[in-house]
Amino acid sequence: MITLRHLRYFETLARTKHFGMAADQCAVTQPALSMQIKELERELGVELVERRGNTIAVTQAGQDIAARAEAILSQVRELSDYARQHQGVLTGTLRLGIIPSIAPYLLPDILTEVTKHYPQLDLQIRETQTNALVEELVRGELDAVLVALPVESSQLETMPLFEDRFLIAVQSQAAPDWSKSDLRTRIGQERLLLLEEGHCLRDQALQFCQIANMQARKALGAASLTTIMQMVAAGHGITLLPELCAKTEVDRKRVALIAFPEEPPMRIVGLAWRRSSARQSDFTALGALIKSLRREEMDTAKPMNR
Amino acid sequence: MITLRHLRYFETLARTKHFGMAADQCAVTQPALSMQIKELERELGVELVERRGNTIAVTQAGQDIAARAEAILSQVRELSDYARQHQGVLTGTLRLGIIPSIAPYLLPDILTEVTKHYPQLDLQIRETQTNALVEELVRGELDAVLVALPVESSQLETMPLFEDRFLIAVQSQAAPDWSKSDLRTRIGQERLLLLEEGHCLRDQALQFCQIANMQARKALGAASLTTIMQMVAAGHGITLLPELCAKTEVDRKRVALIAFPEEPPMRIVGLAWRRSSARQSDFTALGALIKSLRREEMDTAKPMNR
DNA sequence: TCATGCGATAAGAATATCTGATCGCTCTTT
DNA sequence: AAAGAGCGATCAGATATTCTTATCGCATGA
Repeated sequence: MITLRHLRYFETLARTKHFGMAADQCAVTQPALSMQIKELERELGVELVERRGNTIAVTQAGQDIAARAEAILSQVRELSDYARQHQGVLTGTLRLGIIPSIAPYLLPDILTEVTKHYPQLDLQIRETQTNALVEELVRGELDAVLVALPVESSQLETMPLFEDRFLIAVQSQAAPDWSKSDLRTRIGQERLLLLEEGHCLRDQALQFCQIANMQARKALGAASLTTIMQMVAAGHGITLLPELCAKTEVDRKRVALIAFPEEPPMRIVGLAWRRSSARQSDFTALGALIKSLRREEMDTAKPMNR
Repeated sequence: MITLRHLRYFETLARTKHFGMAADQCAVTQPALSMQIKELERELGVELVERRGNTIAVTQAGQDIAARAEAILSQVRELSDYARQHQGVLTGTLRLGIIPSIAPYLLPDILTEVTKHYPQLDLQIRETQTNALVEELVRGELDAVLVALPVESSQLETMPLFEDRFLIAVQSQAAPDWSKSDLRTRIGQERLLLLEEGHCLRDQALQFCQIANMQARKALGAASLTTIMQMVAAGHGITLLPELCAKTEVDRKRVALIAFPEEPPMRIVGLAWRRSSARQSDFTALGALIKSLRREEMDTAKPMNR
């Protein structure tokens, strides 16, 4: 008789193509996983993986069956999510992924609000780049992600939350030197500091500054906005900084922020989740919560210097 | 952690609405099932059934979850079926339902052929009326059914195998009295013997003899064609007999068969299976086998008396 | 040739699950 | 109103499944 345990183990194995790793991910020892796989093979009467010495290969049948297993597991997750809905909104565990250019600036407030309004919710956070988040989301390892839209996947549904305008951050001494009239040409002439490969913020900035800014492309990317802002403060370059990050990252004495006078470039921050998820109302509630946070923030914000 | 066992037990419980019966169907004792249900409820955090004294009611959430469980279980079955395909055609276990007006006449030959050509196949037979068969088929308790087409269900796929013409069976003494010219009017005047409620053969005959044959409607239905043919032989009435059954059921000395000269009424015998089943090739092979049987039969058949 | 990494195997421990006996409740019968 | 039957819950002990730890054998690559 097939069990979900069989499918869980095998799906992981098909993904990792490695008994040891799969076992780790399933939080069991390798022999335990090996045995379950062997039993599943006996049960189905099909060889699922070819063991050839040091490496393994998932057979054709194995791949098809892994795909089916994945579908089944995801339906089970949905059943589980659906049941949770009956307990009320935003209860139980919710695994939320957030990109690094949002997490530090929004997460503390989110957590505050969540503990205040939804004390029953156990919010588990994963912080990494969009690509990894989306992959994990689709695979069902996350319930929702907070990223810059759009995300490309037919399996996902998204909800825009707020617009986050980009500002130009320059060393304060250099600020008077920036006339607003030709901001865009001016950017092309400066050394543009960016995050390392893989950060969506980097891509957005590059896309905006289509002007092939060779210096920026050559420069090794920084690992965090904090690093970048320190460099800006020291006069080593400029950067495009999302408004969201300004309050935290900007030392007003050393860095000046310049707003675009019209049609400012921006990113749209939004929530994404599996279209098939049964926790729609959780996501709506979470989205509303974040939106309201942002609105408060905007109201209390001091006028930008420019 | 949810298991398939939870879902299997609960799906059965939701269907039977009775712990004891569900336990029986799952081949465990009632406490075992009770415990699993309780655990599933704890796991999901939702009350699935209301225990009110002597009866139980499946809650709304329970019904929704049962539906999801059913879908999951059916996907698991498909995975299993799919795997079996990789072992070759017509191997393993195949649960086949056959209606009573076909089984006795076709099954022996089917079994002979199967053991000859597909010794690996373990064919499990269930014989009952169309309605029950279709229900069990949809529920996944059967893999295929051999019935008179059409069957009404969007979930099923069908394959016509052969036409089975109806003949009129009358006591031999009465035979000369039947002139072929006005067969249909003549039928209306006779006492028409039919199987009991629920047999498709009964409905087909009634439908053909739209002439509201009140005698037939009043008569208690017989439980088997054998009973009916004995009554025909004794001169207690006539019946519509499928050609398929003629060889076995007709005592040529006592019963005469009259064929319709043109556009004979008939039933179409065919195979049906779940559209979602992954054993298409098994069904095609089984269908071909039955077709070939029937063809042989027709070739060796003696000319009908009339 | 030896070291390393990987999966298989075996024995015993830990869990999960089931059975059988029994309880308490409700509804029906008398 | 009392007795009985039917149903699900509960409990203790038996059983079966699954896991861990320790170890092996086989490939691959230094």
